[in-house]
Amino acid sequence: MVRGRGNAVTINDVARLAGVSPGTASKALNGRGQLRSETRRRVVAAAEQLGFHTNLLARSLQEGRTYTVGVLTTDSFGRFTIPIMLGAEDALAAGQMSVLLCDGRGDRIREQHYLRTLLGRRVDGLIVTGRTTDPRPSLGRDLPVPVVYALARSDDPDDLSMLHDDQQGAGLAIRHLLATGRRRIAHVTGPERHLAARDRAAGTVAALAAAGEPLILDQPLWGEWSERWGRQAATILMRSGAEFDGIFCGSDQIARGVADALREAGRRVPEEVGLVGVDNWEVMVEGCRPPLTTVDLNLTELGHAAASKLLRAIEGHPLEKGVQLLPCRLVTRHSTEMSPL
Amino acid sequence: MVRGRGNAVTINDVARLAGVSPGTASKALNGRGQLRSETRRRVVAAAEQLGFHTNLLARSLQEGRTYTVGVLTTDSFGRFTIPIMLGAEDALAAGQMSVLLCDGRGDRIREQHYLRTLLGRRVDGLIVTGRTTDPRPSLGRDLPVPVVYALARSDDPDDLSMLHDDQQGAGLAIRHLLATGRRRIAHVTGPERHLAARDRAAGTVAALAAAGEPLILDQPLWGEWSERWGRQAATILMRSGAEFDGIFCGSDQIARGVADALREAGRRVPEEVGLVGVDNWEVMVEGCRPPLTTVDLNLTELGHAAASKLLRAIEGHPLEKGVQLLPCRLVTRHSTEMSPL
DNA sequence: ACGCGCAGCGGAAAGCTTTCCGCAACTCGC
DNA sequence: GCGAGTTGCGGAAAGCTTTCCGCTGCGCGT
Repeated sequence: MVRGRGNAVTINDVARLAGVSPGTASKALNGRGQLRSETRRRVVAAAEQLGFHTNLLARSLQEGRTYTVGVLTTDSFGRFTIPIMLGAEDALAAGQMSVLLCDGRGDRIREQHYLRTLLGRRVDGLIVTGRTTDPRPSLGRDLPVPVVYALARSDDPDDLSMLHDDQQGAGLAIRHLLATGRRRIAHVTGPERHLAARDRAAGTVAALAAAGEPLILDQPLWGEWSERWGRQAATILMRSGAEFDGIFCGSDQIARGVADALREAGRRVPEEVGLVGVDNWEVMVEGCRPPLTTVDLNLTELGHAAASKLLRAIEGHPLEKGVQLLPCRLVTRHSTEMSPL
Repeated sequence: MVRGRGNAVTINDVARLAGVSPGTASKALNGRGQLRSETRRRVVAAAEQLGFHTNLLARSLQEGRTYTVGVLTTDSFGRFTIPIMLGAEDALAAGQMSVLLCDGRGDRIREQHYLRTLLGRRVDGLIVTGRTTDPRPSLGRDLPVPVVYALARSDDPDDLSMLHDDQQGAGLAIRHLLATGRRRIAHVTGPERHLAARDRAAGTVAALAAAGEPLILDQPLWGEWSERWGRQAATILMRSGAEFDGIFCGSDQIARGVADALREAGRRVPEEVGLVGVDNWEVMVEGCRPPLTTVDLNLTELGHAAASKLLRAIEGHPLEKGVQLLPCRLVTRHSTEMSPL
């Protein structure tokens, strides 16, 4: 049944073959209305024979909804966007929804353009996602469809923004280091201008204070999200003369750099120093020697949760407002095995 | 202008406000037909005032095309799919097309389901993408829209499959090692069951043969795509007693493992051994010490090219058939600086 | 002054599906 | 055997836009 564009088989063809009206065929194929089961079978058989597939455009036009959500990424999709998309796609596919993907590339103009086409396509809802937890301009209040920000924070408190909880994640890491016998813990992290770095630092400080333990060097070592900085920071730490037996790093990359520098300086992980990262980025935690204990941000779950909220909003339940934080999860590996001391 | 769903502004509202017929309004807004410029202005002003945005569903239904292409990923989108998507999105956005994304997750049933939905939505074309160059089942011949396989190879020679050229890439790597003075080159790569690994090995062998140089150990070291295997392979190589001054690795991960093992054994890169990887995976090549010379698969360009072909096919030009290979590109970094020997 | 042509716009159909309303026939109860 | 209710289906409108055709009125040529 080869058919080019423009001569696709319509429900009228099916109806004619089955000897019924288009309305009846529609009911038969969608299991609605009052029809003899024999009629139903005849229509279904005709549709089968002709290879009929409902034109979802026409249906959407009629129904007033498209079973489509737009996903607007601010920065090109990267390492953080992927798990979000995965989770969202999962939740949406379960609701028979499709994803229209647009990559804003950090350009507001482009983003506005995409927003218009998505609305023109009459998407049922929107997910806005990024790679940073720092606030971003809202898409606006007077949109005709619900919007959820996932791994992105709208600057309008009336929007719903869903984020992982960096402070809680840091708490997990610190308490785990303490539980494995570490008492002198340092914090090496990314640039202070990033909210994520500040939150993780705050969580670190709070958890240490709660346990009555000090933060080595009295402050986080701010730097960048790279292995090079991890190596550099470890060197700084060792040269400082400060004693330490645990390091919580703001990312797996940093932690891996720290691990390399420590090993090359003869400091054993986990025997002498316990090490925890953030991200659970497989290539980093597995490549690290020893394999890295880390804080998983649960981004897939975050994407899933965001999409689920959006689905409920599309069904008519109003959307909550404000920022919702989802908990992180600790994944233990060899870099923090119980200290023998 | 807040409006919920179901009461969106239509072109009829615009027409009424501008005092013209809907047909005229359509012409005015789309720059078609013969209209006084004053009429045009009035319509545009009315549209502006009401916040009108064309219902693209209705337009698509009328035009018979949707300005949408479906992207079907076989395995969840990951490291390889991202640049493909980026390039494709770029080419498509330039043609005012949107992307409907579906993640098949390696499940044929799910893939078939998505295929039906995409066709139901009347996409104008399809891009199928994966993460392996090994042949995969064709989507079928009798589809109503053109299909391009990008970073995926259909088992039907009548389909168009676009792939990077692994053999050519390997040739680049080998000739570069030779050009920097290496003469005793080994090849450490992934599992032999992967076509990509076999192709890279074949390219390696061919380039060495062309130069009249041997392959150290006489055969590739097959293993897996991991740093661990890279470290292991380097150890095997050193223990074999064979002399070598260059290693071409089947991936950046392997190369990084090799670099680590060599450094820890006191073998200097690039002074004593030149090292080349494949992928140009930033986190690997920059994390590697020294930074890694590598073969870039040009996946963004591949995605762009695939989408461009698809666009042309949608415009009516028939699609080529068979497998098209796009060249790789060498990116030189510190790991292969000219040998001083 | 008459006719031709064109600019400018309106009307209607088409694209495909769904839903609402209504009609015909049939069943059941008495 | 007749009225009421039900079952089963058809017809038509609606959803929104675009395109095709045709109509009106005006300008211009002769």
